[in-house]
Amino acid sequence: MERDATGMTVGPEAIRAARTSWRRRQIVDAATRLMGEQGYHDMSVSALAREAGISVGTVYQYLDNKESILLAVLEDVLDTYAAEVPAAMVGLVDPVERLAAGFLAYLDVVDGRRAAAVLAYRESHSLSRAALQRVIALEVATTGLLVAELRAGSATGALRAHDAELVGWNLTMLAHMWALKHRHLGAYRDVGVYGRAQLSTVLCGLLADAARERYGSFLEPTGALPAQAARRGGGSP
Amino acid sequence: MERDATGMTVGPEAIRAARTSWRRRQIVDAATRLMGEQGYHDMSVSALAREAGISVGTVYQYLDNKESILLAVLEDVLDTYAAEVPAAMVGLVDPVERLAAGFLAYLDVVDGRRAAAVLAYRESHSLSRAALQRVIALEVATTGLLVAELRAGSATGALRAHDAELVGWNLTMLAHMWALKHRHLGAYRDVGVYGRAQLSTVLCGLLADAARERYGSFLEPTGALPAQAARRGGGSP
DNA sequence: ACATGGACTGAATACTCGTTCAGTAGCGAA
DNA sequence: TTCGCTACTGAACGAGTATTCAGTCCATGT
Repeated sequence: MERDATGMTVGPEAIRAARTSWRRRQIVDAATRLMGEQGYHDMSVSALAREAGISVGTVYQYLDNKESILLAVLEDVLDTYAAEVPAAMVGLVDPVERLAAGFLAYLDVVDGRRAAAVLAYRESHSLSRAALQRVIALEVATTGLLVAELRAGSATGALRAHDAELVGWNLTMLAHMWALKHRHLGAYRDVGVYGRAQLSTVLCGLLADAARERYGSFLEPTGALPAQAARRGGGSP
Repeated sequence: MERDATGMTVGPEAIRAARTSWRRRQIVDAATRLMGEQGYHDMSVSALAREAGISVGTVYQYLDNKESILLAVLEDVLDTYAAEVPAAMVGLVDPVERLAAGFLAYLDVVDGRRAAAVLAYRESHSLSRAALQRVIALEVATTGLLVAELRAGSATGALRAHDAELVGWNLTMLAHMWALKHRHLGAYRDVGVYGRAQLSTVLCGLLADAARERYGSFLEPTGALPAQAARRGGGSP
């Protein structure tokens, strides 16, 4: 493969590769938008083509069939989780701090693409068995990053004995909850506040007594909010 | 309306009412089964009729259209929540005990109808706005039962200050998690164990220091399990 | 100027599925 | 037996959609 002075590949096949990824992004972005509004089944391929500003035929030039459009959309979000969570933990060594940073990063991705996060729950049953396995593997991998920190925290004694696997899935679930139950969480005006509230709820039951003071900043960091939220929140449907 | 000696209504219109509810149950049960396997969109009305052992026309005699089949299925589960949760709390007066009983009852319903519990997440976007409002109202009402006990617990001083609304939704979410993430929770062989584990996780961060001893039975009631589960659980996808 | 080939188009194809309704079956009353 | 009525049936209809492919367009090389 030819390369230019900066190491970028050049030549016809590089052009093709660039066009392919540009087209796929066009399609995935449009599909994410439409599926978020209408769902997978109610999004017709011609509507997708229109939204993406291309023709139906072109969609089929870059993706095999409708199911693979869905898979591409789901992988796109899950890949973002898998990239952002470790990125947020880089440079931190303390397990509890790494856990907190990872969780908040996960939550940020969910917040940035709430519709897409919901799609993983709504539509993954429409995938073939093989595609579903891919999606599940990605989900397990990301949760695994949190589980590892929980185990490390237990090892250093900062965290009480607990089932890291279970608590890891709880954290994942609470992050997804921001998308799944967003309508009911109106009292929390932004993700940051929600994230710190949930982190404190979880860590409060998890931190060893000896470590409580050290990580006090994670516990009720916004002492005023819960009461405020409780007063505001009438659970408007 | 005519009634017999035991107060049951009799006569032609009672027969009709009985037949209607029998047929609706037939249809809802068959639909729950099929939608659990294939999803709402991939379940054809003729397949539903076949599964229920009746003809297509009969389905339309008892339900207006396909969407109302979905609504009937979702309402069926949500009504069960709304019935079982208060039933489990009857006779208990202590808010923490009532909370625990309500949560475990909720979880039992989820466990008994896991497929249907998942449907509420998967398919409710296919409902009309009005039907969606009904479903949401039922969900809010049931979570409200837990929220009320959380508030009561705060009032008696058994629970630390917290946002009852948020923790209520967390509990709801953790109950749904048993259905949504069931594949990842294999280490917990039955709902009871899972329920007590989650209850202890939540209460551990929620109980006021003064109340910890009193409700010790809820905290790590199966001290051995977490470690066991952690050892078993490889997160098989 | 012309030829070549890849990218793109969108009408045509070949379905499936929700819904209806003319007709059948069964049953109690006269 | 015959009538009347209700519950039930399932073929037929119409709307809609995933996928294909014959043809157009355009950038490039000769």
